[in-house]
Amino acid sequence: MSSRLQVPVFSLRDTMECGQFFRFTQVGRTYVVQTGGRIFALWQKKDTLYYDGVEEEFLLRFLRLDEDLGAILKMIDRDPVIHSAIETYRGLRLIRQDPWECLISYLCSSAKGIPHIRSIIENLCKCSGRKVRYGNYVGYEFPEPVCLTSSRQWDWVGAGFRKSYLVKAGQCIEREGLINLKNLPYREAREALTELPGVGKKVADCVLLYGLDFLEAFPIDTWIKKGLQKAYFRNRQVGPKKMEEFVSRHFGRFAGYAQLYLYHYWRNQPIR
DNA sequence: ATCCAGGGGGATT
DNA sequence: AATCCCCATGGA
Repeated sequence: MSSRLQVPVFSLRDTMECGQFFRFTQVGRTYVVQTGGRIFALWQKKDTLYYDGVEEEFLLRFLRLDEDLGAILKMIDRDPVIHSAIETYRGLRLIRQDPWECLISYLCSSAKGIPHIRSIIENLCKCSGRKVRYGNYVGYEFPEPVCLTSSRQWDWVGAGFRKSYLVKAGQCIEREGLINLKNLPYREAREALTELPGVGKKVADCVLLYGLDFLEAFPIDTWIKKGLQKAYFRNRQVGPKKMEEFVSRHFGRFAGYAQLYLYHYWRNQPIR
């Protein structure tokens, strides 16, 4: 029934639960994962990843198992703080998300906790009206852009003031245009994304890092900001510009991985 | 640069 | 049950 894969530097648990990705449900030791119109199951024992309902080819890309994480971690391991985060969570990987799904997810994320983000996204998926099943578990496909523009009842979605962002994104964006941002330099792709209402630097960087393969993107939210201040700036106030310059210079072209590790690390052992 | 509305769930009391 | 807290964005 299920297939298996050897995964040397990989932690399914940390990869799922670090807050980068929202569409999964934990059922015992199994994660039922949804993305786009897919629904499949993953579980891990030691260095073996078991999967069901998905092709290996997709999974390798989705979980970035085609990437030499060990080599990347060596490159970002620049100081005792990041070193400790890497030691604690080695195997945490970026998930390569669908760009459109990623944009909508992070538009929903502004000033929200993870449970509510998940609930908004699930409600949006119900708008697509297309059911998917894995065993007893029933979900819905992620809606296409045009699906969000039509006049519908938005109240029950619970998106609040993000509603207008979502409608606008549905009107402006086609998958093609979003994917083409990959061909631009990081700065330009970021400029283009922040043209959209509701997309500031933080949300743009999330879309660039999680959806568009810009591994130098380093999303700075309040957790990261507090942590960076404490760890690298002796608790001094420091402007967003200086902070961006620092992480870019300090961590280099794989800064996004550093952000992933630091975020997970600081969220799980609060900054004093 | 700085301040703050705005929205709804979670934590706290 | 009531109140406080949280927070990315955007506009003043």
